[in-house]
This record gives sequence, C-alpha cells and structure tokens, in this order.
Amino acid sequence: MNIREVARLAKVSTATVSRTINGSDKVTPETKERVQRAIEELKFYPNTWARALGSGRSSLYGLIISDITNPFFPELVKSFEDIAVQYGQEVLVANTNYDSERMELCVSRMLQRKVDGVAIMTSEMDERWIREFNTREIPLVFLDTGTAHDLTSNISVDYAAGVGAAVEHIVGLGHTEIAFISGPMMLRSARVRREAFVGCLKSRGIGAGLMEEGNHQASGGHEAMARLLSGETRPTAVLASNDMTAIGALGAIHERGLRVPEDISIVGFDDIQISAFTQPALTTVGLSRDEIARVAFRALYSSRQDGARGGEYAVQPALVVRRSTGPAPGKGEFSGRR
Amino acid sequence: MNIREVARLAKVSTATVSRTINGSDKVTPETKERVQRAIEELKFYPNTWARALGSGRSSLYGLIISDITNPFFPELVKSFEDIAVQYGQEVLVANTNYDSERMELCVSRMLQRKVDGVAIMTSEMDERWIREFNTREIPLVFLDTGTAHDLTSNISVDYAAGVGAAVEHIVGLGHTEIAFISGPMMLRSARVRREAFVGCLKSRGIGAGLMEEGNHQASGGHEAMARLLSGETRPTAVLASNDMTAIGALGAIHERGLRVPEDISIVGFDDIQISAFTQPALTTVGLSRDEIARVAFRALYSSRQDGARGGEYAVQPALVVRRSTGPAPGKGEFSGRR
DNA sequence: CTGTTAGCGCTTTCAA
DNA sequence: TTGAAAGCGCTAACAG
Repeated sequence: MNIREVARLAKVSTATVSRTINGSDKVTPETKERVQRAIEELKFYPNTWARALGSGRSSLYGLIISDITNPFFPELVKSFEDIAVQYGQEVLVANTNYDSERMELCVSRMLQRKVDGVAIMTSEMDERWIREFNTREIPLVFLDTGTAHDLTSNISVDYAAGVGAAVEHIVGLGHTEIAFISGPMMLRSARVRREAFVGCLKSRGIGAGLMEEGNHQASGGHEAMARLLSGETRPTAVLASNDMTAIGALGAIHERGLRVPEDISIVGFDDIQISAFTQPALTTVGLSRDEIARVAFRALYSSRQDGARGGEYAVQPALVVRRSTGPAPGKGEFSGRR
Repeated sequence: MNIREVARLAKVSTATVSRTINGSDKVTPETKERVQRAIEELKFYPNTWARALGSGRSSLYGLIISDITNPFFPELVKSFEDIAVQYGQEVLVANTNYDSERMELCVSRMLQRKVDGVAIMTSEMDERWIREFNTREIPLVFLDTGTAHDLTSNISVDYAAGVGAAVEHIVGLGHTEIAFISGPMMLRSARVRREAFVGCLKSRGIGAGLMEEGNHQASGGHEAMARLLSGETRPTAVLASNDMTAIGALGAIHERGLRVPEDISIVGFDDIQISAFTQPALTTVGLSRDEIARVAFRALYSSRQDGARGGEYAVQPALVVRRSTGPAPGKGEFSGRR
C-alpha cells in the first residue's frame, strides 16, 4: 500500500496525493476531498522515511540524556515531546547511561537518522562528537555546557543563584555547620553544583563546609549521610546535589534515630515530583524541566526553520521551601510542623 | 555525502560498500578494509531511512507506554532498549498520556515509521488500532491484555499470586481490617489489580475490605488514605495498587501522627527503585520490568525473524518484605525496627 | 567476489 | 490546478 494506490483510487496523480498530505494550498477543495476519502478508505499512512528521503527534512529532533531512570529526565523527556508534538515534529530519545560507548551509539543513531537538531542534556559529551554535528550543520543545544555560536545554543542554569537561595535560607535559620553531598565528581554537572556551593559559602564568609561524594542516587545519598553522621562534627544542615541524594540522606538520618528537621535540615536540588511526598516533604531548589525543554526545543527549531543563530539562554532555579528545613538545634523555638 | 562518495573513494561499486556495511561475507578482506577506511575517512553514516526503504526492514520496534513520568515505565523503557541494542535493533518510545487522542498519534507514528513490531504496555488500547497492526502483519505483544494468536503475544502477570502473597503476609501478621487503595477505575490495569485483591480476600473467607480509589500517583494515595483515616473503621493494613499510591498514603498517615508499621501496615505494588528508600522502606509486590521487557522484545523479535506464532507468557510477581509491614496493633509484641 | 541496475515510497521541479 | 518524471540514498537480484 502506497501513495500510488491512493492516487489510483482517487483518480489523480501521486503528486496531487503528496500535495494533499502536505497541506499544499494548490489543490482544489474537491480534489483534496477525494484524496482524503481515498486515504481514509485505504487507511493509508505515508511512509515517514520515504518522505524524509524525498524532502531532505526529517522533522525529527534528538534528545540525548544520561539516564532515563533518574527521575529528572523523564519529566524533561515528556516536556520536550509535548512541545515537539505541538510543532508537528517528532523526538528521538537516546540514553548514554553515563557510558562513553553508549554515547557514541547515541550520536551515530542521531547521525544515521538525520535528525534536524539535537538537544544534549547530558554534560559528558565528547568534543569530537560535537564536531560531527557541526560539520553536518545540525543545530545543537546544550544544557549548561559549551557556548553559543553558529548553530549551537546553550541553556545555562544559574546554579549560584539556586544554591545561594538555599544557603541563605539555611543560614537564616541559624545553621552554621552546613555540609554538602555532591554527585559523582567525574560528572561535570555534579562538579558545577559543588563549585556553586563552595563559592557561595566563601562569598558569605562561611568556612568551607563538610563535603561528601554521592552518586546522584538514593543509595549514594544514604551512604554519604551515614559517613557524615559518624564524623567528628555533625552538620546541622545538609545540601544535596539532587533530590535523590537528599532522599537517601533522609533515610540514613532516620535510621540513626534523628529527626528532620529538628536535628538536621535537608535541602535537595531539582524538585522532582516525589519530593513533595517524602517524609518530611523536601525543601529543594527547583529547576523547571518544562522551561528547559521549551527553551531547548525552540532554540533548535528556530535554528532550523528561520536559520537563527545559536543563542545563550538562562534558566533560574527557585527555592521551594517545604518541611525538611527548620531552625538549627538550640536556635530559637522550633516552629515547623511535623 | 553518501554511499556513492564512499564507493568512489574506495574505488569499488556502491553494492560493495553496501555489502561491507551490512557485514556480508562475500567481500574480500582487502576490499572490506579499503571500504572501511573510506568510511572512516569520510565519517560516513549510512542513512537509516534509505536503508529501510531499500530493504523493507526497519529494525525499529515500538514501545507504547502510558506515562513516562510514572516511575514504573522508565525502568521498563531502559530494559527494553538495552535488550534491543543487544540485538542490533532500535526502539521508538511513545507516550499515550492516558489520552485517547495521543494514543491515536502513537499508533500512527508506529505505522508511519513502519516499525517491525510493537510492545503495547498500556492497557487502554482501542480495538480498532489493534486491527490496523493486524492487517499490516505487524507483530504485537501486550502486557496483560488480549490473547495470543497469529502475530500477537501476551504477557500475563499473575496478579492473583502477587496480591495473594501480600494478603497472606498481612494476615499472617494478625491483620483483619485490610483496605485497598486502587488506581483509577477507568484503567483496565487498575481494575485487574483490584479484582485480584477482592478475589483473594473472598477465597480466604475474609469479608470484602475497605476500598478507596486513587490515581496511581502519590497525590491520589495521599487523599485516599486521608479518607480511610477519617472513616468509621480504621484499617490496620492497607494494600496499594502501586508504589506511588503507597508513598502518598505513607505521607497521610504520618501527618495524622500515626506510625508505620506500628499503627498501620502498608504494602505497595511494583517495587520501583525509590521504594527501598521511603520512610520506612516499603514492603511491596515486585514486578520485574527487566523480565517483562525481555520477554516482550523476544516475542516480537522472534515473530519477525523466525515467523514464530504469538505466544502466551507468564510473569510472576514476588513479595519484597521491607519495613512498612508489622504485626497488627495488639497482636503480639512488635518486633520491627523503626 | 564485484559491478550494474532496477526499484523502495515519496517529494518536487517543470510543463501543461 | 494537475501530471510526468527525475531524483533522494540505499539494497538486492542478476550478471559477469
């Protein structure tokens, strides 16, 4: 079943069928009507590849993420797809699994499928792959990596502001012993968050806090928190590099028989959906996946459609205060609700 | 840049390049070597669509899910992709968002991209769409819906056994007032789980328990639990239709100042990753996404490759006992660890 | 073992 | 407004 059969049934040429499918305005309403009916009757679905081959446009946008299993990403994927659908485009999602071999696979999938643009939402992207996209003039958008030029856009997250708001909130509650549980230091994104924390403390004249390394998952947060609790100086507040880490930390604290936030305050990062339902609900620095996805898609789409140059975009995180933060022990009456 | 340029550089015909790419054994090692070098040098990536068009095989398998944001699915997606990659195939993921309009979009994407098979992991699939796949002889595999025939396979989850194990565990702990928080009753998958619960109670001679309807998300579990707590008879144990629901319920219980499992025991369903890190860690009926994905992919792949008929497969859930279940209040010493 | 060539299903000039 | 026909990049039958 193909366009020719439709053409035959509608008694027109294949060109006319093609025009109808593509919504050309150079087709008489009557003809269009006839063709539509033939399409309906045959339940014809135009072959996407053949369309792409013929036209040179794939209407496909790539989205490269690290790990679909990390709750931050599914929400991003969903938002990206929703907006792509609005623009009549499609999305090809690929996972790197934080693995450079898989990363190569992701890149070649994108190249082989001739995507019209790629959103690289993982921080670990080898320079040489980027070059492959550049030489083929495929628009790119990064999350907080690389800089805008030609067909490359960049979305930068103001981590300093986000972490700053968190630290301010914590300091305002009287905390002085503030610890940080980072993500895996081999990940650029994790290092950036950690540096924002260190810088923030320094600029406020607070001595460098306790540091532990996690893995951006609950397990790592749990272990890191356990180490923190058995250390010499126990922190009264802990910032985590992401919410999963904070959730793991929460568990370790409870296991020790300590309470959050009465004994220790916790702040996460990302504001994934589940954070509103942890015990207690997590105070966290929210990063809008919706906004990131929208900005990313539009950057790619406008590069492609209007030949726009790459741009530099900024996204502001926002502190979401819930129940996991409270006054430092001994500092004023505790007013939180358990 | 295309196969012809590679052919020219390697001084062979396009057919030879094609053969090299496809790993044909009818090419002299030397020739193959020359072609490989040319490909490297030109950084040539064969156009997937053209390949599919020429060969009639897409090497693409569709995976239709309800909602990427529901933690059950990302793990399924990951497993499915991993196994597809092992077989050198690719995956096209589509979300229905529980919306019938989006569902139609998903189906037409699959049809337009000429996928080699589709795993339908959402329970709400309109009969008429299924027919579209059937008439085009596209292998299908369902999760717990439909029956095996021709090119259609089905994976059935033994909900009765899973729920049975949970009920047995709970009853063994002395509970008699057992409630169930279901998913949205408009979803078949939710109804199936609920029926398994009702049937299980009945077969054990226990009267029909309390029932509340949730939405398979934390918010619904929270609200349903709140209703349960303000009802006349307070249950001492609650089974939830999925883990997110259970997590929401946990929050509602804590807000009332009650403890889990001392005052109320909770059992979830699915065993999503985060369930090991809730407070307390959730006892739940685990469903292996890995197994489901593997079985589903293989069913599709063998239908396609070996022309195998559709099969009926079974997956057994397994109870994972953690900390959210304990003896019914008043029944024996409480021995759980908080 | 290698090359020639006719498609695959659609788009898109160019004419009519 | 419509049709004829030449590709798009690759595969596969057929020759050699």
